[in-house]
Amino acid sequence: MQRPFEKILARLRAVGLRPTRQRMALGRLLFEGEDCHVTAEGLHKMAKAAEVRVSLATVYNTLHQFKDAGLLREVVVDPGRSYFDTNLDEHHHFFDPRSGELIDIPSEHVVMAGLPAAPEGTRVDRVDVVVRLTEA
Amino acid sequence: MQRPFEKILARLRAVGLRPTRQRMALGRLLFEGEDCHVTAEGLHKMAKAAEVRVSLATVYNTLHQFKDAGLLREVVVDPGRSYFDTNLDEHHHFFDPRSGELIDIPSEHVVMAGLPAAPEGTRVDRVDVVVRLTEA
DNA sequence: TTGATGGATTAGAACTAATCCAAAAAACTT
DNA sequence: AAGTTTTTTGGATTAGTTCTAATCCATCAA
Repeated sequence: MQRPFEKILARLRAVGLRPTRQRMALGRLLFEGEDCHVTAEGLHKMAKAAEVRVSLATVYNTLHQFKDAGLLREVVVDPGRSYFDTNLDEHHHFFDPRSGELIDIPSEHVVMAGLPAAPEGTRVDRVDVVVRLTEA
Repeated sequence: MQRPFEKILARLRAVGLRPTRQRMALGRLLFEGEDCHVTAEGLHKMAKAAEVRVSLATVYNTLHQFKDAGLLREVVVDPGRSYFDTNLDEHHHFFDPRSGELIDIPSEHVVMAGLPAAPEGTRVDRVDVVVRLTEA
């Protein structure tokens, strides 16, 4: 790609977020390359490794802004840390608590049926399936 | 029941936990009556309301010991708080983030199929399904 | 019983992930 | 470039949880 910033730039513009240096850099780390799962701490380390100077507070702000803008999904698997997922397709996860690693399960072939209706006054926001792994 | 302590006592003995005053009291709050979902903070308040003097540290210890002993299940729905569930049957949950309330979904009629095999070197510990609710 | 022993409880300190804050910097507008 | 608004930042703060070290108590042996 001749102008590697273009894609991220367009993405930020599309959701109405100013393309600041930090958001561009974090956006590139998140969205260039394969789908990925990150924690705030993890992304902060990635940024550091990539020689991008960003404060942890900004990493948190950015992750939440991206999530609110629909660029990321938050995945709850661990009481005590939040994971963010760049894969926006409907899908589920393997979670290995030993490594803290998340692995996507495409929902293509997964079938779920028989869930009861949502209680009065509520509707289903989404269904999260987490397959917890353990040793061997 | 003539001796309301007997049941809890037997339960603690069965898993090799000493029947201390605190464990007995918390056990009664958890296991007498309907299935329930509690947070550490919540159980601590329940204990206070029931005139049982227990420190928060002991509530945490006890919840984890009960979990490790298989008397409770931990449910991860909220980054930042742990819920414990007295219902040990295979089942799933509705979660309403507004109220923080968990509702059991008996897994009887829920069918799930098509999950891929666990990655090399791991096996499935369990499958958690959380149906996240939102406003009407 | 009584005393010894090792697990259990406690208050408070420490820790971790996350959020808040006020000041400084950067991005837009004109 | 000047002025306005948004963003970033480091440090302080918070919430939930775990740790620590002193004390307490359930159990067991005598």
